[in-house]
Amino acid sequence: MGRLLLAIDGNSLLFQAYHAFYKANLTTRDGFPTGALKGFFTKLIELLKLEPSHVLVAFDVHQPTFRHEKYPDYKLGRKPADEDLKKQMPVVRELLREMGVAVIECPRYEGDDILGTFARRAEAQDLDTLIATGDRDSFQLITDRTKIYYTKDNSIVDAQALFDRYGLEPDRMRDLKALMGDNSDHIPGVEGVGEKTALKLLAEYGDLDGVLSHASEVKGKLGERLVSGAESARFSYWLGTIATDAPIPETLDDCSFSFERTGNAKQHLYALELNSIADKLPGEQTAEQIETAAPAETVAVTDAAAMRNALESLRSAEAIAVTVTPSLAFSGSADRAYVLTAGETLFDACMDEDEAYRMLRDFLERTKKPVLAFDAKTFFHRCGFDPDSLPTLAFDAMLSDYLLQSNRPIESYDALVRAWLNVEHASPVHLFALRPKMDRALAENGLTALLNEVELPLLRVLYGMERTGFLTDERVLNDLHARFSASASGLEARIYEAAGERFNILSPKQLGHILFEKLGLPSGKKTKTGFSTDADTLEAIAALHPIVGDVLQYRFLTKLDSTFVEGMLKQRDAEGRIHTRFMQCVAATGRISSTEPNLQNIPVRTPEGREIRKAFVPAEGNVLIGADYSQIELRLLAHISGDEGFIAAFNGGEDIHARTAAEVFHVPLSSVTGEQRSAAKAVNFGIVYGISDFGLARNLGISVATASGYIKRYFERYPKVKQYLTDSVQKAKENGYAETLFGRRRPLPELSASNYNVRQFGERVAMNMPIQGTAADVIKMAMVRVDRALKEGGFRAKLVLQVHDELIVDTPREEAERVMTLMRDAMENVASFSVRLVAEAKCGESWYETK
DNA sequence: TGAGTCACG
DNA sequence: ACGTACGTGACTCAA
Repeated sequence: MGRLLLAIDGNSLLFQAYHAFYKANLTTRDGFPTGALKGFFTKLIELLKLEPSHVLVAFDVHQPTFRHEKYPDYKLGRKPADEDLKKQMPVVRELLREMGVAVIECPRYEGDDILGTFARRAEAQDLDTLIATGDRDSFQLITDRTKIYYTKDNSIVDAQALFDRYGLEPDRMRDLKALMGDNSDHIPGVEGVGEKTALKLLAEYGDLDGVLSHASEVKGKLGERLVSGAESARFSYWLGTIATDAPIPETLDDCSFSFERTGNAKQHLYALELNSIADKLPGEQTAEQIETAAPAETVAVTDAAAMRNALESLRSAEAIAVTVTPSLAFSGSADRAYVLTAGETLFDACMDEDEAYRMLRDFLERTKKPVLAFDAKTFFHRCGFDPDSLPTLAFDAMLSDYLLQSNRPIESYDALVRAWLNVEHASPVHLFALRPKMDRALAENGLTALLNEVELPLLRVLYGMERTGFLTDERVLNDLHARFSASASGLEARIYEAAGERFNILSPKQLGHILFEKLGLPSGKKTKTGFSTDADTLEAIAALHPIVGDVLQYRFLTKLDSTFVEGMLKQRDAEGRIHTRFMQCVAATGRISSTEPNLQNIPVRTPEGREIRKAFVPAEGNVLIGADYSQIELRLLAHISGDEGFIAAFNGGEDIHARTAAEVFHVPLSSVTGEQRSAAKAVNFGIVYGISDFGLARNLGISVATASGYIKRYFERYPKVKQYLTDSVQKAKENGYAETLFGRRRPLPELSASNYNVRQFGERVAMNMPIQGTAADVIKMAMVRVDRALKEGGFRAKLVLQVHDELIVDTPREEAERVMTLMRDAMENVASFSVRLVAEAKCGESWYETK
């Protein structure tokens, strides 16, 4: 096979790649967009499999819009490239240069012209050319030595394929376009002539000149158009002609290519988190990769004896690194890792996984060696540690990474090792390299205290809570199930009756059909897929037909039953305890979340839902204590903003929503109505969420103008709150992240987005995150303090749940009073602000009673 | 798997 | 001119 020039239309391919990955919204973890890069280089590497001897990527130079006295709009209609795409453009060029691919740009010439010119030069030097483009204009460049790789449908177009498609020689493609024009390129063509007509004319008269010189013979309207459009057609022909002799200084030799050289871009691609592409490039590992690469030795642990030997050899280790992703691996030094190979072998003696974990646990308990881990909490669970004899946790890569990148949780240990060390095969030994590196990064970003004083101690507390679980009463759950499902069946029958047919009430599609088409009820907003049937929409039309109320009630009851009653019954262990998992590295604001099951969204707002809390009970002889912060987010807003009026309202011990109502509506506190208070409450919430008049109006069901007035008066009364909101956005824009009082950060790439809505969202988050996040910091610290105080005080009380501003403790009845006081004190004094923190504690025989 | 809905703070 | 409250997780339907 002869030598081959691969000539790529950079703009075309990049633009196509950008749109192909637009919806996926790919970015690096710190928010740099990479969708276009991914698409571009994936395709490039695919094309490099053809083993070209020469490669070039042609780009258009950004230039002033071409203007013609008579056709001034040429190119004006093109949309400006998206902000995200623009950011990626210089990176594409850098990466290509690193890969040893010639990047060619030429002022006053388009990418097409470069491709055409090099195709001809290649022919002159006896090379074949493959032009990769999504632009059909390039078809005119086809010869017996030049083919087009058409990226829109991944086909290779040669003269034969072109003829099959259009019945035209490559050279006639310009004639075709001159007649039919091209909207996307703003080539006018002849008005009223489309592809079909143009092809017919060319078939009859050969080429453009032929068509135009016979224009007078063409009958009817078409003939007139050809005559009057002749000048336009000739101009279009000129516009559509690709140069093949552009004065480009680079030579074909400059485009010579060797795949071996592409490895220079490997590092850069990993840094951009485009791992799948980087993996495909050849090349040596970098110095850093070698330094932290997989150990010289990986010892397989296949049976209990080998496990004993492994542990024996760790006796002198200073710390033990462990990973459980997915199977157990551990290491005591950077030169050797032990990996458990468990399970598969049928006849050979093989290591029982649980046994290995038990042996490792006993070893750690005995030797007191500190642990380095990724996701230590899961590791502790696998080992089955007693919460009171957990090993020292020296380092948890997952937690450190969370603090450094809290806008996107790391998906795996592999991904973390790749991101931090550029190493492909994760091993526990990497934890020894990660620790100093991540510790340094934490220190540089002022996050060390948050890690050591909050997250690491909290991990141990959460482990204890997960292990303890929350005891539930099966009878209560069974009873509720019976009641909810009976009521739901009754409603179901009535709904079918009213609808005149049976259908799936829980299907928004079917329900929409029944309500809005069959029964003709007025439909409100629309969703992507059809009618909206959410509670707001249905409540608005409930008075018009009894079926609507029944549907709402049906949904409500089935939700309670399936999610909460049946959901909890499924999760109970043999003793009736529910062990939720607290996710410490998920929420972007710093909150913890709860899964399998989620115990942070057990109903409370409705009487029927609240009944479910009767199923959550203390251990035998114990009571439950619920202690919650009062208005913690608003108090923190008062502190952070420093607004004197707002601070005074709290320090006066007033009902903050009533006080706000009095201020906003200019009435004495004593005469604030219930309605005024709820409006003020909604405004307070709105402030915390990053207010908009529209959002407030929708929430309160009032006009935007009224809502806007509320906000205006609110800001007049609390001017520093307004100042805070402005400042926090400003600061986040400067820093690129929002942060809490304790330095926890959330990167906000949204603030520099080109999309208005995305940017607005970023601004709301910039206002909300410091408040929600500081509250999260505070309660996390409170949990550590409460747990410590309970242990130090010798109490048998145990934390069982956290619900963002509330802590639940299961405690012997005789300790209850003292524990309540202890919790309140610990929570209120965990940190000191210009507004006092207030916590209230209540005890009862079930969670239901602690409110 | 994504969309819609709804439970909590 | 344009669409909007912040943060989560679970269940169901419909492709």
